[in-house]
This record gives sequence, structure tokens and C-alpha cells, in this order.
Amino acid sequence: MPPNGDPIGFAHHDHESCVTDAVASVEARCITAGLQFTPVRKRVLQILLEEHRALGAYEILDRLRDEGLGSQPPVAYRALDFLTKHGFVHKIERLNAFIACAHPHEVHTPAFLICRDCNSVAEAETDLTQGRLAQIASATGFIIERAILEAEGLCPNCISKSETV
Amino acid sequence: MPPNGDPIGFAHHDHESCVTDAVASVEARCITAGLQFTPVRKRVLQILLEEHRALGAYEILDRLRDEGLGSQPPVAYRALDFLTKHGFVHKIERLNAFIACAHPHEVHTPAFLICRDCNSVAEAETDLTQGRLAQIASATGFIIERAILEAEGLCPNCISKSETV
DNA sequence: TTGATATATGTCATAATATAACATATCAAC
DNA sequence: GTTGATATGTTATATTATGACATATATCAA
Repeated sequence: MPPNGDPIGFAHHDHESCVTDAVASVEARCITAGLQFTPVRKRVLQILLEEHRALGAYEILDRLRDEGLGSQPPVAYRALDFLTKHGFVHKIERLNAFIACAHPHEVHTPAFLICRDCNSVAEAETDLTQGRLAQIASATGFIIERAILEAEGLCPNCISKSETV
Repeated sequence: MPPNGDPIGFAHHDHESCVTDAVASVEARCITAGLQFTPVRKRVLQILLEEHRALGAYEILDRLRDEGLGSQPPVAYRALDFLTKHGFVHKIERLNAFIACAHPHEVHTPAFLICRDCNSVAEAETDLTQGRLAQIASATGFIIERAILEAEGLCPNCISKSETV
């Protein structure tokens, strides 16, 4: 079945190839970097890419269990730790959930737009070295190593929905 | 005992009056807004102001229990819900912890600088309507209602500590 | 190729964080 | 003072996450 219940065969096929491409790209980067892209890690990434939304660790674990790839929480959390550590997956702190990186090709600070109505999550790229946060930090003498930017609100789809009501 | 184990009486006294003032200010705002600033809510705010750092809900609950103000998780979570809803306290998503607002006088989007070494948290004010996140959102047609900005790294104190080693 | 070391997995147990549900109490406004 | 809304007390449980330790697999040097 297509993800999101999308019945359109064409879109489905596109998405499949986009998943395949993304996995291949991560696989290549792991080889280059000397990282072990093990079956569980690969499958977790595939699941996140296929769903194309933020999933909780236990949702992912359920999938792994169905497929005989691991049944205990640490299996999922370890794979997620690996994938987030290397930037292939991001954690959405607000949702305690994980989403495949939408911009895996470049180093960036991700910023997320989270719809409170349909729970969809869009990823934008930002540059940490510019912007007010960097100004504040340097004025304070604080060294930023990592930043969490998550905006919550209404996505375009849900705005139109609520307007027509 | 002074918070943070600070043995200096003068500093301690200053901090006490700053806590008192902040509580009084929140109390006044609750009266104006017709909100009930109940004993539990007041005490939770006091605890957070006294500690002057991010506390987990269960740390707060332990304090409440010691004082006979409530022994079950919902007591703490409800007070924290009230305080965060009205902007008197902020939740640090990265730490699953809560901290008293350092800028209670004005409406703002808080940004936090979290030290990964000593766990101290500094609060800065930002303006959501400016900046790149707002640009991205308006370009996408997304309406931001709330934003989470949390930077993780090293605070000035911990930087000097690590340099002298 | 083998042995040594590091890395990854399987599993059990439990910790830490958070909420649902419902009875009781208190407040606020009429 | 009655009533409807709001807040609290309490039990139970849901959700998210990690510690610990045994086993397995990968990596690499000798």
C-alpha cells in the first residue's frame, strides 16, 4: 500500500525511487566515512523515508518487530542514535519523534515547521552562523554546537481546511 | 540553605528579593487577567525561581511532596501547564525540564542557551516576526503560532574551565 | 588465519516522563 | 446560597528512554 494512503500509482512509484535513492546515498556516505550501515539501521531509515513523517521510536519498533528485525526498545533507539548522530535522521523534540533528513546532501542546521492539526513536519535548512541566535551567543561568550529550531502552527493545507468551514 | 550551595549571604539575600519580586509580579498579572494563582501554582513558580535552573517535573514534585502540597504527578504537571500556558514558566524540550521565565514583563519568543557541561540555561528574548524562520514560514504559507529555539553548547564558565585544563 | 579489540545486537529489567479518568473540593457569579 | 466552572486528590496506566550484561559480528594487526 502506498504511504499516506495515496492511491495514485505514479506518485507511489516516484516515492519509491526517491526512497531508494536516499538510502543509496546514505549507504555511499557510510562507506566513505567507514560507518557500518547495518540491516537494522538501513531498515529504520527506509521506514522513515517511506512514511515521510515523524514517527515515534515505538512505532518504528513495531515495524521492526513485525519484520523480525528486533523486538526490544534498545534496538530501535540504537539505530536512531546512529542515524541522528550522523545527520541522516533528525529528532523532533516537540514530538519526541524522528524524521528522515530531507537535505542529506549538505551540512546544515535543520528548522522544522510542525503542523499542530495534521502533524505534518516540513524541514527547512538554516545557517547557524548567521541570525540572531548566533549574535546572542557570541555576545554572551557561549559556543553553540547544535541548535533546535522548531516552529509550531498551521500548515497551508490545514489553513485552507479551516477557512472553508 | 542558599540555592546552588552559594555560601555568600549577601548574594543569597539579593536572590531572595528577586524571587519575591518576580512572584509578586506574576501574582499581580494573574489578578489583572482573572487567573487563579493558587498555592500549588505559586509554590511551583517559587521553587523554579529559587533554583534558578531547569528542573524536571518530578524534581518539583519531590519538593511539593516534602512540603505536603501534593504527592502525585498530575499535581505538578497541572501547575506547570498553567504556568507555561501563561508564559510564567518555559519548558526546555531538549531537557524535558522547566525554568522560570527570565523576562516575564514582555511578550516574547524565548531562546535558550543550554550548557551541555554544567546544564545551566540562559534565556534570551527574540522576535518571532523577524528572522529566517518567519521568512521561511511566510514563503511556505505556514502560520507560526509558537517557536522553540534551543541552542546547545558550552557556556562561558565551562569554556574557561576546559581551557585551563 | 588467528587472535585481539572494537563495534553491534539480543534481551531483560527498570527508569523517567506524562496523561486518562473520576471523585471531591473550591471558586465565581448570579 | 445555588449553580456552573475551575482546581485538586488519587488511582491507575501510558509513553518514552536507558542500564546492564551476554552474545555475536566486524576490523585489523601480527
